[in-house]
Amino acid sequence: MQKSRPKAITAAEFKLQKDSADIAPVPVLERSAAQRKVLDAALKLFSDVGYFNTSIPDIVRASKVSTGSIYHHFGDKTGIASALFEQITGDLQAALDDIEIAHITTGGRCRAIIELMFEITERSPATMEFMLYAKHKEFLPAHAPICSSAPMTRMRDFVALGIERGEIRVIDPTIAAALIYGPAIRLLQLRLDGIIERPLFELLDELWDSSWRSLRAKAG
Amino acid sequence: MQKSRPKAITAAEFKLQKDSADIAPVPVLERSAAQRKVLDAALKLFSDVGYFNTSIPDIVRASKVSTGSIYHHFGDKTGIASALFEQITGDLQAALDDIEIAHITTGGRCRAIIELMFEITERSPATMEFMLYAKHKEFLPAHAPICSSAPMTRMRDFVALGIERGEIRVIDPTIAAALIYGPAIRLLQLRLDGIIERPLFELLDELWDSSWRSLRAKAG
DNA sequence: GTCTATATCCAGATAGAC
DNA sequence: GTCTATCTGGATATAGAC
Repeated sequence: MQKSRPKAITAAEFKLQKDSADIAPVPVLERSAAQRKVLDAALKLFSDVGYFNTSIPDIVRASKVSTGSIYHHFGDKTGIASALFEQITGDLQAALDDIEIAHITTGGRCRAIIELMFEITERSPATMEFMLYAKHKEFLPAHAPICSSAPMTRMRDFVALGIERGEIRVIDPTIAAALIYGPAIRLLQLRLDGIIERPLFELLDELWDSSWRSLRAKAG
Repeated sequence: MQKSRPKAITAAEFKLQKDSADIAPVPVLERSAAQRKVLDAALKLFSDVGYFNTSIPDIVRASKVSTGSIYHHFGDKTGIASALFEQITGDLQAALDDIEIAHITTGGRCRAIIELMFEITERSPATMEFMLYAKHKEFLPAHAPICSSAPMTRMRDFVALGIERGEIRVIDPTIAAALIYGPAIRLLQLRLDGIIERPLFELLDELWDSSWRSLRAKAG
């Protein structure tokens, strides 16, 4: 079972890369070196074998941080998942802020969001897998479903605004959001599952043309 | 955390309902009463709290079948998940057969498939959840990823055929399939997560018009 | 804050009578 | 085929020195 998918980068690296582009970074979750080691190892393990197939001893081995330290920092095992969740959704929020500023049209924003999702998938599949498959009911009892998380509602809000503004034709906003993001999410799942072998970027233009064609108000 | 979603029917009932419409049913996985009780209980528990949060003693309590009998029939815990997987994908295959016969046009077939997915979601959310979230890596090691399962490839084949036939405009078949099924799957996930409160059927026409509009070759 | 050693519990799985 | 009683390993989590 060889994986021919791109080498994962860690959540920490993904965040770093983002920050380096910022002039005045938003107050960010500060993490000690040990905490980062644990989160990096955990993200990789959760992605490779799943949350429940990952034991604390596994994380101890992979992170080279002791059991005691892990419990000191994260309280319990779900604390690790929570910390990852907050890290990732926080980064995503920041990225959406950037997109909102950099693009004024709804079409531009939605396309940039899809590009962002593709980019995360290619650069850090483990991060995308965590977002897609983080089942609140199973190991994030303190959190709402990922579909109602801040970044997701934000994405829907962009679409709803586009309808108000008349950039998108009159249509149920929920359906519009599904038409915009649904195909992209589907492709990215197929990519993560190894069904698609090409980098997602190669599919972006054709995907976007078709998605947007069915929704834009007139010419756009 | 009140769930206002439709009452679940069991996989067994879903299959039964299907069979009752058949004249000459395909050879089907025969299951004893005890086996059905176990599978019904397990499907519900897996959906409610997740596979890993469900213990064998939980299933014993819910199914009123003893530990010994469960192991006798299913070998081990993954055997229960496997049996569910085969049951559900088998039923789905049969339903796709019916659709292939009942509809000749690609548009008709794809629309019927989406309708089927919506119907399963409404009638047996647990079944749909199992299909969507059954992570082969985590608890179905013997199975390929769900995306490459027979029903899923079949769905993509319908689309590819539509392109060959000239019913769908010339476009990458993978993208075409994502454009057709992606929005529907997205809506159904939102429904399962409680974000959408209306039955999916009410969204079908508007969804389909938009999806198909971006793909049909000319007028359709 | 970090570590090792250890306690406790309960999961998955088996044995063997009926 | 079904059941009860039981084994055993390894998981989460803690204690307490440094």
